[in-house]
Amino acid sequence: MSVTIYDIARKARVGIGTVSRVFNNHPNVSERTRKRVLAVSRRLNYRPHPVARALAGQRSNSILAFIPFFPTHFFSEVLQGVQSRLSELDWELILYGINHPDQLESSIQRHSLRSHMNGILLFSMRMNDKYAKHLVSLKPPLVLVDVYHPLFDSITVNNRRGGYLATQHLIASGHRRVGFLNANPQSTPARERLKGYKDAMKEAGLEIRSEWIRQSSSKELDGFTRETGTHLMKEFLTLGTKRPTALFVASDIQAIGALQALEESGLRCPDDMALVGFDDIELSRYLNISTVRQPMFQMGALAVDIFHRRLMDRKSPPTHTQFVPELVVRNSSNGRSQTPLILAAGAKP
Amino acid sequence: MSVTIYDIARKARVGIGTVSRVFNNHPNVSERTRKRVLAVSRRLNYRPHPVARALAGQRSNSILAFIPFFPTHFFSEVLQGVQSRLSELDWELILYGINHPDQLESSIQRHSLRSHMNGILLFSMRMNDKYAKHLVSLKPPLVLVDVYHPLFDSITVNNRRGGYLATQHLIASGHRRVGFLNANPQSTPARERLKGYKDAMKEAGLEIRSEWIRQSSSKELDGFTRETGTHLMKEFLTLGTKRPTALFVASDIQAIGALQALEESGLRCPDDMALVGFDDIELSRYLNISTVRQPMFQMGALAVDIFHRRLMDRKSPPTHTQFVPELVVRNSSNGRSQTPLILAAGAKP
DNA sequence: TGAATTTATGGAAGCGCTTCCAAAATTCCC
DNA sequence: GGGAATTTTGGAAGCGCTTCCATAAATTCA
Repeated sequence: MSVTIYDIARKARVGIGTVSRVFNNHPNVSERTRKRVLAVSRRLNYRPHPVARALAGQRSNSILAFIPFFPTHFFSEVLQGVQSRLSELDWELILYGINHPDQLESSIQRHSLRSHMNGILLFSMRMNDKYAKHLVSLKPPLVLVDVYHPLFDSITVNNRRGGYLATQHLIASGHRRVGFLNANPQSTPARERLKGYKDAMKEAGLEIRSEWIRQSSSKELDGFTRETGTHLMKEFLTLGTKRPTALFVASDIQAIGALQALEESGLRCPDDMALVGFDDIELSRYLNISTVRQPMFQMGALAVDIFHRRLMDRKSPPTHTQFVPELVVRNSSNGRSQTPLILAAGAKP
Repeated sequence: MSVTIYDIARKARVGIGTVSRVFNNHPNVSERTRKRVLAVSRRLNYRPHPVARALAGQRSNSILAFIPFFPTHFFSEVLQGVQSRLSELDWELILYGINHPDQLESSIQRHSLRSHMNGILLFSMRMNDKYAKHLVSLKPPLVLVDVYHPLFDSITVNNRRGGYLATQHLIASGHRRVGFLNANPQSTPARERLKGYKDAMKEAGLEIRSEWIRQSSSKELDGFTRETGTHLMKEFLTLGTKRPTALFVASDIQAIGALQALEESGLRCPDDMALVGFDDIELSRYLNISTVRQPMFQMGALAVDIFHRRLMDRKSPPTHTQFVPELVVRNSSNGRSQTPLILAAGAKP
């Protein structure tokens, strides 16, 4: 039916071992035979069968990605980065969407032990320590993106730096009473962003008041949701005139929720309350929310590279790469704009 | 190392053929042996090796999805539907992002002929006829989502109906001068939506004026872009007071572009110009744009089912399933709202 | 009850490759 | 030039399964 290694071997008058060596870039093949084999292969349009390769070689050319299946811009952009590097390496991406964090373990269990995949990419999902230890003993190369765990290679943005940048920008814009609307501090990024906030406040010699820091205790997405934004903003508003005049918000999606709370109270952004979010999701562009941008594409691409490196060298200790985030100033933190930034009433999907 | 079919056969005191039959739900296995084999398998935590299965069985449990890699909400939601059905079937999704339509053919070429996949899911990308014929001769089951081609199974939304619903809604809201801001009529959905627009106009006995229909000739994404929305809206505005008072816009993203054009001209929506978009992307919720919603999740899930059916029966003629879209009324078409719907100036990323 | 069916079972062959070992060809060195 | 060292080559074995054929066990029927 389809052309196999035997066909090539026969036509090229070599053994199958030689053909195999050619396609695996094995050094010990003379230039003459290599040329001949490649010529015949091209003529017959031969490509080694990846499934057979995987079975015989105890490895495959595929890599499993587990991502939380919330349709956010963040993931599609990161995945673009992953894809782009992957296709250069001629690898395949097998995608698993995880709808609930609890599914993660069973899903990894079910899939990674089967299909001889090269390894795993894990996005944005925390692992409990016990499972992490179990997993590390299983030894598949595993790269974490947007989460940190000491046992594995990981890539994150420098959240502390991002928090610092956002807060510092608000201070530089003239605000003295700058607060922080956080997600659930259980999440490492949330904690790091808080640190960045404090760094900037201290540096500017401003008082850090506990009532200006509001954190979520929501389990859902670690509190990185619109609802927590609305909720916590309302808490801020109960402070009346003693409330902050500017807020660093731990994520854009929360900033949107916060905007809605403002809107409902008849307050305006940035006049009554300036905001800076985090992530730079697509919505922020359209709603003109100032934010801290993560280099998502690059993070995805780097994940593949680190993965690749790890494949070669299983021994060396885990690495942790941090990208430097970038401040994007838009209207929500910039009083100079005359145009009010608002959401139409009824925008409560 | 890992437990194989031989281990199970030995422990269960049966032949490997029997174990294989059990795992393939072959009918000719007695209930007693089946139970015994399953018990042993569970005890040893055995699962058939998918790669070996694929090699021996000339088929696999994976399905290739080619999607355009524009980070839109549409795809992540459709993919969720795909995933959810796929995991029930215990299949794998191999994802290929296509950045440019021209890559499609080579990408399918490269990947589908290799890896014995079950077949292909293709999203939103038109194929030229020549390639379609070539592909159909290759016989992998192929399901199209959001595109139509007579040679393959396909799933789309009823675009004509959607266009009708949107236009009818505007008419029912009291508008007489209703226009249509289209994408590139090369695209089938664009043409169908136009038909729906005309249906509704005719039904209402309203005049269909050619200057109230503006179409894009952009190749990029078939004109379903923000830019064409802005551009065509400006054309409408040159009509001065003879312009339509309401517009059905072929997609939400174009509606956003159109809004920006309105904003720049100091006009307001819906007071000066009512709009209804198409798609119900996430942004529309936040910007309060009335729209026609496609049941994305369901389309994804159904794609897998149709695929599955096709796997059983390669012979029967291609099917074309249409989902009925749903009108979502928000502020952009609804004058009753007091709150202006606007984008802050400078929202031109 | 015994032959004729039908159903259940064992295991060899084969899927297309990698890898290893032994053998052949080439190169090197005195 | 000839033996040792090195490079190149062929192909058997094996990866873990499915499938098929032959055979064994169970069932049916007269």
